[in-house]
Amino acid sequence: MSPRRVTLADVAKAAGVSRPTASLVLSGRGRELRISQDVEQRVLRAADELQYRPNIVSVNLRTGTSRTIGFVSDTVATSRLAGDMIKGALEAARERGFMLFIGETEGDAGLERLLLQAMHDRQVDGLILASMFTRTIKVPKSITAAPAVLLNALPEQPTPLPAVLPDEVEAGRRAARVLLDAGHRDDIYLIGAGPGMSEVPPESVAAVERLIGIREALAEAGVKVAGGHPCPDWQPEHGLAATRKLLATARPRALICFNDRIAMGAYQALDDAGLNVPDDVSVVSFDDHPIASWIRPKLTSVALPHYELGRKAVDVLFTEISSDHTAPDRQGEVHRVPMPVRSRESIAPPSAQSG
Amino acid sequence: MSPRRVTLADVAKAAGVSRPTASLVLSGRGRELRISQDVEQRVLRAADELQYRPNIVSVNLRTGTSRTIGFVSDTVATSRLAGDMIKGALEAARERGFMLFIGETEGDAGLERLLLQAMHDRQVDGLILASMFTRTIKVPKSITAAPAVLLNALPEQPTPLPAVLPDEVEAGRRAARVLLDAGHRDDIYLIGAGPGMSEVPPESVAAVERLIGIREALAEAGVKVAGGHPCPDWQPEHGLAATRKLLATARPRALICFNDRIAMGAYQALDDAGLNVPDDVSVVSFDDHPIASWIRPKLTSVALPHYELGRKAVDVLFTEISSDHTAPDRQGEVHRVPMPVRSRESIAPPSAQSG
DNA sequence: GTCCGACGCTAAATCGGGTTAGCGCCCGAT
DNA sequence: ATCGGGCGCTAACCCGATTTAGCGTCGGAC
Repeated sequence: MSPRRVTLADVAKAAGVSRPTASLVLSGRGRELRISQDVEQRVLRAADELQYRPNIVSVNLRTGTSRTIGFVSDTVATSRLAGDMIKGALEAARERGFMLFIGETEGDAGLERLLLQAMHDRQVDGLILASMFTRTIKVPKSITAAPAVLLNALPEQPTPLPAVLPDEVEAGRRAARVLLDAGHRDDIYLIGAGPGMSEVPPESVAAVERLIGIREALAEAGVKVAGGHPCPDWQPEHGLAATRKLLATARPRALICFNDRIAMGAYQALDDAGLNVPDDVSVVSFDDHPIASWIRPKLTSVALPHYELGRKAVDVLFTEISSDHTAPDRQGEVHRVPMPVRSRESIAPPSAQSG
Repeated sequence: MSPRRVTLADVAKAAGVSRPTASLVLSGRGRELRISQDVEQRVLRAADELQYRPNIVSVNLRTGTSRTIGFVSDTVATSRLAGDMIKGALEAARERGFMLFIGETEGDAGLERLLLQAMHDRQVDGLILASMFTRTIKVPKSITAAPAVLLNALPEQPTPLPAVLPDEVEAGRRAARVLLDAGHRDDIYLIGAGPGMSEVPPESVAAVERLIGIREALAEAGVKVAGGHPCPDWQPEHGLAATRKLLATARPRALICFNDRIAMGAYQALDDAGLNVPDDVSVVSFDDHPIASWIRPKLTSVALPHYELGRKAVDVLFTEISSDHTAPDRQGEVHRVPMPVRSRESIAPPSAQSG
């Protein structure tokens, strides 16, 4: 370890003044309290020469504020998908001089309790409760000890906690409009969920909301969904199987895949069937996972704005922190972050052939 | 905010004793200092009823130890690849009751300095300096203020800091042996680097080391590399281009791709050429990125053990923290974490056809 | 009856910084 | 000469927990 930290007392001694005087000068309140120029200079010089840095822990103890926020997730840090969420939160926090504690619960409620406790013990000024994929969560009641925000999650029970979520319904509309704008009207199939509102994977908020948006935008244009093939899980193999099943009985001209992994499987099935993307079949998808730009042709996808979600969560958290906590009637506001369309090469006008 | 934290003073008052007495009981030193059973019970009961939790900040101030370690990376949290690294570190830290501060530098030295300072100001007990991909880094000198470990990085200048790295040379050997074990002896090509030691992407430690291992294992078996096609960057498109170029002039029976993204491009080129994996061409790769098990046939890959790297870094850091810092002659030890082979479907014995 | 010693607990100081109240001093006014 | 009033700085206390030194009390022994 280094010799020892330079403390305020060291600076004061070097400047030949008392500790509080040094404190006043360094906190910028010297002017206001009429500290003499001479003393001010001496203190500033001493602080500079000794490379004085205030011990934040001490300030923390006195003020009860740690300039730290806790980021607790089920398994966010792990998933590439959501790593950007942390990054956005990190940067937004840093801009305000805050640090981030990270914790993962693995979905274990006991672990979650321990983590939240550990963070409270460390006097975090606020908490972000994040989920890897959008879902409803049971909000632990110990969370009320500090301002908190739900990220990518909705509370099971009504709570006063604000939530930050991707705007999945609008994303659904946008995906549909990508096809409509390209001129598609017929033979549009869904892979991953639908066509009915009940045909969605369990617990998937995203599936429901995307489906709502898709149906809404298509209905608006007077277009009917030709069919839907739900998948039990949204992995490439399921996309492959579902698309194969579809191709056995129908000849789609456009696919809306519920995420990029499914789209990847769909690509394989289309390729196996000798169908070309986008000339024979247009494909649009969701998430904008890195693979979307790795597969050929590059996949048009409605992106999950992870980075912005992270930033937004911190922004909302700071308004919570600085806001008056005496407004208990306020119900948890839901902030929706837009999901942008990343247009690539998988969309083309419908082919002229019979349909 | 909640009413107020329960402090030791509250517990003491409730138990009708002084603060120090309560402290002694709760720290378990009551017996040793002959606190009466009666008082001990009263204190314990009061603490339990009031749900007392010691304020770690206070302990931190007094002891100078924060039970916190800092994890500073260039851009690790972002990359799915390395998110597991954080997870491993997180779990290893949690097992010891430590929390993790996360910071990203984006490769900005100024930002790095600020972050390290912010962490020191918060009295972190140790630091992990991580890099997203293995490379040499300039170690900031302010790092000496606390025990530190390099993760996935090597110091440019010799330092006493230990480093934790994947065992890339052995990984190279293992990749080669996968092919050798399957019976391959001829027409083994490298995609991404090689065949010469100078044909590697700039700054890529992994490329050099993997190449060393590959050449070593092949040489041991008396097998010669048929050829190598370096890529400027290890993205799918480059793998595609390099493999196309190779196929224009040669007929490979096995490919060693320097990472999975390159392998993905190679798959596309092979597919375009009407070659089947693994019947016509076996493919082995590195990293074990999730796509390795998404593409068809599933790709055999030598995995980057991110989770273990993170754990190992914390383990090493704790030995640093607890070790005597009076051994200055010790040179930074390099810990290598083994990279396991994930055998999948992309390997087959060489076809019987002419070669 | 007095003194010593153990027993059981607490007063006080510590960590590093921030805040409030107030102490001397010098000056001008009366 | 005395009083009043700024001016410039510092004494003292606070945050919450821990540690060291030491205080009162009771019992037994001489």
